[in-house]
Amino acid sequence: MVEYDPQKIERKWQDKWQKDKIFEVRESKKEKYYVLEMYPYPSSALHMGHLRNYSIGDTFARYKRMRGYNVLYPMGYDSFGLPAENAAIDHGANPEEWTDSNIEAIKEQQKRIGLSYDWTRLIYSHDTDYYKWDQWLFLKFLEKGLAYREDSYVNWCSGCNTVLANEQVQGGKCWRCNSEAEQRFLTQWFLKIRDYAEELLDFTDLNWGENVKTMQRNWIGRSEGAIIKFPILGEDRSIDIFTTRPDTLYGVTFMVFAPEHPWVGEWVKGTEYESEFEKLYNEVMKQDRFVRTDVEIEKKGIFIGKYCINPITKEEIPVYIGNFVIYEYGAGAVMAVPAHDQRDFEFAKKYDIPIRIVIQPFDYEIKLDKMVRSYESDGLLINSEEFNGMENRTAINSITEKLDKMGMGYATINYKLRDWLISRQRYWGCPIPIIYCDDCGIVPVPYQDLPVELPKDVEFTGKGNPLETSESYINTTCPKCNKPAKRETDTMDTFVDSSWYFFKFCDPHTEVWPYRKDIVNYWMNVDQYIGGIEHAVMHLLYARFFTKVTRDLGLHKFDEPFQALLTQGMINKTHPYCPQCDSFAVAAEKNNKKCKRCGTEYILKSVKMSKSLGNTVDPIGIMNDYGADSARFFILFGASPQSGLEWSDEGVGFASKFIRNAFSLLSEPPENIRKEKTIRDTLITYVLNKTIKEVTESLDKIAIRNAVNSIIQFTSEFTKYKLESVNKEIYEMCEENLALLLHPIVPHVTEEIWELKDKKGYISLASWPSYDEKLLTPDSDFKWKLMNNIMDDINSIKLAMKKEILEDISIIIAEDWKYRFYSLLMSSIEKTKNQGEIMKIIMKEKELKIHSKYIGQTVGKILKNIGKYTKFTITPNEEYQFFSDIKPIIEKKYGCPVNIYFEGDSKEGKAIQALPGRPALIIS
RNA sequence: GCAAGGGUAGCUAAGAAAGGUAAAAGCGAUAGACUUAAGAUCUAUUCUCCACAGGGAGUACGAGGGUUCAAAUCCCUCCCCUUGUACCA
Repeated sequence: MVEYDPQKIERKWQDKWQKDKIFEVRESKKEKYYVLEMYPYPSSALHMGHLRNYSIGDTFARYKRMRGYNVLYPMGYDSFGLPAENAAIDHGANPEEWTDSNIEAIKEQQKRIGLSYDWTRLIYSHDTDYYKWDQWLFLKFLEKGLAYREDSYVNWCSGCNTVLANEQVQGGKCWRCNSEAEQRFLTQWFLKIRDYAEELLDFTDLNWGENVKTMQRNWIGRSEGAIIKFPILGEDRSIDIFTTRPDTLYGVTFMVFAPEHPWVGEWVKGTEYESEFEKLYNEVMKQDRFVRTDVEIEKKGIFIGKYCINPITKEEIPVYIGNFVIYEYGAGAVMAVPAHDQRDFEFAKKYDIPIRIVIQPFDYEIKLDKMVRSYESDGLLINSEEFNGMENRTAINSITEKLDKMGMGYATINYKLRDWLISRQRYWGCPIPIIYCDDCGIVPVPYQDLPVELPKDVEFTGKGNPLETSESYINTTCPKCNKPAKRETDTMDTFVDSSWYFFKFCDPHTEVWPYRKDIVNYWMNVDQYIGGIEHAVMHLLYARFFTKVTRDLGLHKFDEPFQALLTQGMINKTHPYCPQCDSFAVAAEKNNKKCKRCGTEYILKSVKMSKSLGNTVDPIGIMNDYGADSARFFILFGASPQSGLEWSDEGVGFASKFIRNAFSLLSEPPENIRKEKTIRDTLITYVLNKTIKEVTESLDKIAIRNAVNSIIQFTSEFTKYKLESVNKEIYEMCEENLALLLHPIVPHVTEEIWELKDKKGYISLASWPSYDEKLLTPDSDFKWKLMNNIMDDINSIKLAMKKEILEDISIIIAEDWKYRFYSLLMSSIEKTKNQGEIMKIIMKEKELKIHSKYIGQTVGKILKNIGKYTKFTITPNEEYQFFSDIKPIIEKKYGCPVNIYFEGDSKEGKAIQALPGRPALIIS
């Protein structure tokens, strides 16, 4: 007996794979396949989500490799970002050393999983050879007019004198010093993703889930409407607002600006409205931004003493500010039509602003004094001068055209999507290659001066942007005029790094270009991208945007980066939860029985694994205990890739047990070998072919759990087959194919078996098994089920008899006329489920009429449980032959003689129960 | 709030586009075989109740309605959970 030692085997094969460089790939004539997992942040410890992501990716990559593709399967690290900077602030760590050591740690852990990466292609964002090209791309964006500067709000902590990320604002306060977070304007860099909004809405030919496509469509939020110019009374400028309802223009009775709109501050300064404005402004700035746009929330606003002019009626209309208007969307102001917009209606009622009806429903009339809510549906225009009587849908275009002629508006398309703010006032990111010169203004760093490297002489105090503490960095000379100048201290959003890394993997070590066009054109685009659903919108949208811009720069020929997308679910685990306080126990309290605050007894509730709750399970622990193959098998069988996964330790035990059994099944020789072929060989061959088909089709769809399930079932059948007695040739075929099917899931143990069986080369490089479609006939399927059903029936009777040991089993095959009746019944059921009609059809046959009583009863029985009866049948003689063939199997299993009769030859009363595919049984 | 996804037996989980078997598979549990024992393995059972012949009745796929001969599956309402929400990645 060969011992299964996962640790030894896994180390051995990982070393061999590396030594023989079997996963390193080059461009070739073979068809390529690019499998990619989302660029991971290199946190020091591997977690279950990683294990799952990589196990899915590696299984799929290995499968595609066995299918004969030239598979590109690389790994790299999204290594810029806040955590390194926080480590520097909190424990004085050097961000670069800290990040490098994290990468080393996670790389070692990844290697233990047995992932078939081409490690020579490793890249990481904080490598100057990588971020140099971030900067290069930024300059290209700038040249194309796709990068610009504009003022925008940030969360600001005056205590730390620094910008706060949203996650650093907790309950409206700074997470570090607990000061109140404020909103502050800064001039920052943006990328014009809106220029590509229309193209980003096109998902033609992409093999993505509808859910992700819908989320992106909603995020982009295209809406057709018009820009309407409302001149500001007493000023030269006008506010250009966007509306989808120009048909209601005659009903505009006021304007509402977002309180944070910069003009508002100017207008109220030094007026009687200033103090009231300040009050509302501060209140709104603290209000949760989700709450602000809630339709249920109380509308608050004030008049600010300013007027606009309705461009079409020339009326002066008052300007208000309101909490429900958001600066980021549209112009940061809306035209208010209280009669036809519920939000405006409530606002108008509250502040006693006039309401003017401009649309009347087709079939009834609304009256101003009886209105309790706005009328938002369609109708005919009134109070709208020459447009009176027009249907409002038509009026949308007509009014817009009129505005256009007047030069006061035009039809346009608006997007909810905002341009991408890439400026970060942080150290640990890619520097934006810009120099500010007093004389020359904003000057891009010349291409030959790239990369602009992050300086080392910085201080991490938690106050301000650390880059500003580096004199050597800030002070430079202007590339144009050579006078002293200052560097931009903003760095780029890390989403920039992850927006083009998939190109770099194709050609990681080139120095002249970010990547060479012909090489990228061979490998791209990514055939299968795998990652968490949490990236459905931002990362995936930014990467698509970059792909389109770099295409327009002539860097490659692709419109889309990711041809197919798999979004995996999250991993949850039960954790103590207090229903009273509606909160989970924190890590320190997780062993308590009762809630610390209210004394309520904890119940267990499922929640996603997180460090803060301490309900994480370390995959390294599992790999130490059971081996990487078990860990992979467990995580892949636990749930389908897309669905969430509930953690349970028991599954791990099963995974390990299964692999041990599979190992001995495949490594130990069978005891009973026979020369001749029997029905058993035919049946196991059928099941094997069926399994190969199922596993192949499942893996094509990355339905890995289904594939594993089929393999488990085949393994169980194969084990039984081996215990009975085997034909050598059939046995070896099953053995080899099972190893091949298992390989993508559990690569190490299958390599070991491959070697034990003296097979040539690596199983990792072997070909995927094929199946013979000709063997998968309804006839084989019927016989396979017939065998299993007869066993089930014998078991049921045995149980009802309460008999432990059986003495004799008789199998009685139905008479010929029953086959005629049965096939007639099955074809009639296709047409009708009505028993009377079915009986009429059957009773037309003279031969059957004499059995009318029996047929009546049987039809009733079968109709009750349609699904229980097979449509396919074989002839009585074939059935007789089949049972004669499997007779030894039944005799062996139940330890008693088995006899087979035709119904006509049997004197038993129960023989009448026999039906096609369901023989009568007499057991004693 | 908005957007997307989900809720199936003690547990994990398939089934849902094409409505038709109390609903695959695995775990766990129970009983038996093997074993000195444990473990491993094998066999059977596992929604409830009844039945000493493969059966019958009831209840059931988050809750409540509806469509249909027939609903986990189609439609409506509600509840709960997860993810994202633009400076975490």
